[in-house]
Amino acid sequence: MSNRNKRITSQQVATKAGVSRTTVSFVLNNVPNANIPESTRVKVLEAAEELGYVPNAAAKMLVSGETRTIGLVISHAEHLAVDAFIPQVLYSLSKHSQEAGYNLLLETVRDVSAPDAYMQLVRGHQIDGLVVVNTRSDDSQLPELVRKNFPVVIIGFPNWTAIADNVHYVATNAIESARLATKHLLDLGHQRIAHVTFSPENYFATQDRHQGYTIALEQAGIGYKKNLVAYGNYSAESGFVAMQTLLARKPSAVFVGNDTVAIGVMAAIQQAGKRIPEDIAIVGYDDIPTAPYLSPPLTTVRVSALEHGQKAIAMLEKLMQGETVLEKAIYCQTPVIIRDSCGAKLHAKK
Amino acid sequence: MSNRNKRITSQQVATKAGVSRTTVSFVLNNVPNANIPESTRVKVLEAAEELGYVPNAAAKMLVSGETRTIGLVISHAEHLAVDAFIPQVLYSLSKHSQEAGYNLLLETVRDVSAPDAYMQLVRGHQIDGLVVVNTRSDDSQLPELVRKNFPVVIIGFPNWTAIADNVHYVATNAIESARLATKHLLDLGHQRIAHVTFSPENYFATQDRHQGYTIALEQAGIGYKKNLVAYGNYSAESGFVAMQTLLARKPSAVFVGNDTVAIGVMAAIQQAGKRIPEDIAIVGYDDIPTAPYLSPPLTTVRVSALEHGQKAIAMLEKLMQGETVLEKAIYCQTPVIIRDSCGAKLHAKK
DNA sequence: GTGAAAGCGCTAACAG
DNA sequence: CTGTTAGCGCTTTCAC
Repeated sequence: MSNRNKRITSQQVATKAGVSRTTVSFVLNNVPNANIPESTRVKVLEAAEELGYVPNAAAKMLVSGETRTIGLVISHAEHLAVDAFIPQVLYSLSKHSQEAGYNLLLETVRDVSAPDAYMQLVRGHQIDGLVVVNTRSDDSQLPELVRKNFPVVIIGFPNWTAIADNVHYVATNAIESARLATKHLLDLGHQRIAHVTFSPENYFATQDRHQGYTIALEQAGIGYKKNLVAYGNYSAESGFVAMQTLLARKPSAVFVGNDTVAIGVMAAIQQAGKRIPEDIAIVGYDDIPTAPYLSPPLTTVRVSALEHGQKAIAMLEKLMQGETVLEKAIYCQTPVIIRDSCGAKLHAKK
Repeated sequence: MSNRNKRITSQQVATKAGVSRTTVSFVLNNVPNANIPESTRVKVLEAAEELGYVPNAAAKMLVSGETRTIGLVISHAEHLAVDAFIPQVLYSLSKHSQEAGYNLLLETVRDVSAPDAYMQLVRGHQIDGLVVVNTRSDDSQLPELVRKNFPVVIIGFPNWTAIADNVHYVATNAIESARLATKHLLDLGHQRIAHVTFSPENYFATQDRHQGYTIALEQAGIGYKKNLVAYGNYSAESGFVAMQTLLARKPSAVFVGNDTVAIGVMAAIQQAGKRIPEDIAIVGYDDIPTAPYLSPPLTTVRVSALEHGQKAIAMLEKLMQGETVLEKAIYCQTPVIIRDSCGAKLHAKK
């Protein structure tokens, strides 16, 4: 491992610059009250530059107790591969953590496998903070971490209500936005509105969107029909399958829990020879980048993945610096973006 | 930072177990010839368990010189947010590095920003190896790293031919697969075949696919027409824009450089009132998970992102262990998956 | 079989 | 203002 040979240490820089390691450390770290004469400063800087010196990260971590890295936990990571929303969050997280001077360590958790794998990272002092996407209801470690004041920010709504007042998170009001999306369909005159979730029943986010759908129905005085609800599982494929079942129940519209699943739903409808939105109207959720280019362009609830990531990092940064963040919950706006799949435009023409 | 308080060190485990730190280290690391009596072993293990001991990663790194983490460099990271292929690679990489016992450190590089940001990671001994996705032609650091025998595996074809015989990579034969995709259209009787690339002209992968397209045309005795080629930029939106221009040139088919861009291309065609594949046939590239659920289902070149990731990690692992890997290039298969957008099924019926 | 001691590269009191 | 020194927590010879 040639990585090993040419270790350039601060000692070498010191020797080359004709000073001690302390001075090198002071100069390179811009220690406030060191008061190093400009001439020495320059000498050190030049020596470091010429040698291509980069401080050994491990040594720095060991002594400082800081790792300057953020752990990113993605549960149900298999969804990363099929869904278009999570990658956007990931991008945003990466961008902003980098800008804040932190590295991002990716920890993916698959289905049943040890949900506490990330605990190793924090126990081993390998990360300074944690961002969690897709909280799992069965994860007992996370609440514990929060209780111990380890810096954690959750993306999405953490429904362990027991400790909800202690955890920091960036989320959307999913119930309300799902209600609005459903109401949009209701306002268009639909009575038989189906719902395809984006993930299994035991996911929090699924429950919230489902609840919003239910409330909208209630408020419109329409009874909830269990057989108009089917469960997806992040992929377009799951939406396709779910919709095939639903087709027999003859809905006139369907509210889909996310856009990727909606792609499958639309395919099922179209392959059954029905038109969107004339025969069946669709509203999705997320507003993934391809949503405007589907046929027809998808009406959907916009959730800004980029905003989620940015806000999460900003919050986590404060937490890692030991600040007390009073505003523990940040909610992002979720406007309904009207395109063609809901039929609102046709409706308007009439 | 409560992370700090309850540091449990090997010393504490040693004390609790009534042995020395050396013994603890031996037991916990399963040192071969330590010959520790079972009774002591158990005592140590129990003490460690009870205390919830996890070795300090930094200290371990410092002394061992190993970080057990892999750096993942994604250039043009903004594409992560819009394209469906890279996330799949990412998922696979994460999965397999985890299985191999490595952490994944994500380093995204945006457009013009310092392309050598990842060099800090290797110079600072923060990673043991590197996986690079989306190699940039203007990246001079990478060849240097390879020359110095730092473990690097590239996903995609690295066209710095100068050092091509020294670098390890997992790729596909893009020229050949693009040729085959185009030929498929040619075999269906198309004469005016357009091409929309998935990224700007100066990207290697773009050039390869473009070249495959050109060769297929040549072999069919059809002249290359520059105005039948337009450039996309990863997103569906860019495909939409590109195709709008191309529409005026009246192609009867188009080969698109990737599926996400193809979504935009299809939208442009359909919004212009033309049918796919009857009026214009489409072949994509990548076979993203939603490809079968587009309308119409997309005929495309299948590139297994999962395979790429898995092979890359396997290769890198050997490299990091100091093994000499003779098979420096691994090529993955890229079959053309026939669905509806190319019109082959219609054709067959005639 | 187990412990003492050295040292990985760095930072930060504390002297000088 | 700069150098000496003492660890951070761990692994690993080398003695006992």
